[in-house]
Amino acid sequence: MTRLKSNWIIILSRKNENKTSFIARDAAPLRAQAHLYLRDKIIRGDYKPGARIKERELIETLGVSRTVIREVIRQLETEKLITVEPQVGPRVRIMSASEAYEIYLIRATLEKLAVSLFIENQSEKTLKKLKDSFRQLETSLKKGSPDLIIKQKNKFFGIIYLYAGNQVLSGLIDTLTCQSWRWRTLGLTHPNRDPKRQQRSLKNLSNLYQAILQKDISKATLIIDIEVKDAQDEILRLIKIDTGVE
Amino acid sequence: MTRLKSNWIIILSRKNENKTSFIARDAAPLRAQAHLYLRDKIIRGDYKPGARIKERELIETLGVSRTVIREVIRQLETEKLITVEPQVGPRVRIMSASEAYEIYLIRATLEKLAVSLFIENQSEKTLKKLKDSFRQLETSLKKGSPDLIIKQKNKFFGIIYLYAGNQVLSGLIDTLTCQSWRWRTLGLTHPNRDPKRQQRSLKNLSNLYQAILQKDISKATLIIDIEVKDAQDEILRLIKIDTGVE
DNA sequence: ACTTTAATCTCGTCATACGATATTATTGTT
DNA sequence: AACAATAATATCGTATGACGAGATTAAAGT
Repeated sequence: MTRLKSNWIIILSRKNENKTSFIARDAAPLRAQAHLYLRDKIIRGDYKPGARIKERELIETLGVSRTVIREVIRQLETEKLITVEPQVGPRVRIMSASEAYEIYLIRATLEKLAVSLFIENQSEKTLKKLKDSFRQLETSLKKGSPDLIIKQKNKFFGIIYLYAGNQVLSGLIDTLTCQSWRWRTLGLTHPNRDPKRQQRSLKNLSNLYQAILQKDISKATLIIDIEVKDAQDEILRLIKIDTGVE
Repeated sequence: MTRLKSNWIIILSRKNENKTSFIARDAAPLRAQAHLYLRDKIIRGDYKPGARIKERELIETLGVSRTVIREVIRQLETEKLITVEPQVGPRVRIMSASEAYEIYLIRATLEKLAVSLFIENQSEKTLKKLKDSFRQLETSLKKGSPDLIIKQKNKFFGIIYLYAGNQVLSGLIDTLTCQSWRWRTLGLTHPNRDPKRQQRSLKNLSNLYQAILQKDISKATLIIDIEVKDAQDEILRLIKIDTGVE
């Protein structure tokens, strides 16, 4: 476990807090910050799946009390990012291939719903936002880092979800995305990655974008199906190569 | 806040635990039991939406420590069953009509997915289970209590979800169902309930059942759309009558 | 009747403690 | 030396007490 960067210590530690600190307002409870921090670490893969996360370590690293840590752990457990076996403690949840598969299927369904809603509700304003985002994404896909690509992709879809006008749906997709995050990055960064995959992904996105412009719902949903199927296939392929990944 | 019934006190209190008690093993941590208890109370509507839930009360009622209570609260918050405003405390989450509407839309989508999967994976064994459940449900609809009807309905769909072979999907639908539970019971027990609604519901279910037998996916999904639309409409209608419900 | 002030409540966080189980180290035996 | 038995330690689950900060309610004063 690595030490927190200094700014985090400042943010997280209330005891030694300097009143003249830049981060003055403490609107967010400590646990919210700790939660964000840990969640991020897990999603990013800084903690490997299956790795144990001990209360003690967290207490020391974050400089907060056990109360806070335990509440955060409970939260992450409910979010299915970690599992906790009694008397042993939390560990980063291992997602089986089949589970990842299931999640992708559901996400495809929900994303289709979101796109449908977006098309139905679309206005000039929303279209402009989408257009801008798509342009950024296009640039990133050509020369950006994998991390950036993911970010842009999410932003693009984020706009769709936002203007689909269904908050619950957005939240749900977000949750599922977090859970399958590691697989997604695996798909994008793995050395054995199919080089043509990125091409197809760009093509799919472009087509989806076109379909939205044309308000062609059935076409749009079809494209999503194709894209997700592609992602699923690649994940399975990568899993077979990496026998150690589970 | 009403006091716990005696059996709950026995289950929850570890301090005064009699070793010769019938409930000997403590596989489930206290917090799991407390969580179940509270969750149930909220879903059943024993705590009204918007009602405050104070730590202190829970501690006294359940006879557990603040640690446990706080962790449970964090869990319920993550499950979106309660909200917590800082320095004020938890209260039962109020679900707006629009949110209920959103949830129903999503549930419809996911249920369609589940039914499709069920039809694709169906075997004689699964069909038999479904058949049995359907018969029970039919009986309940004719003369059972609203509570029983809901239970049977859930069981029927539960079988579909189970044998759809997608655990994540089951869990998701379950979560959403819990969240909209109060609306659903409102729809079934409200004095202004449309008397024909139950008839249509039975009809829809029967049709859905038939469609599954015929392996007619498109027909099945269409029926689900109809049923959910119906439920949504009724909720809206009830909301308009009960202006006080939010 | 209304504003201001004081008292009280409730939560957020920390610290400490102790039993139970799991894990690891130690010791003893073959 | 390998293995089994035992002891030491780590880690979690739970309980308890404490204190500040903000919210709520009661009291007081105008």
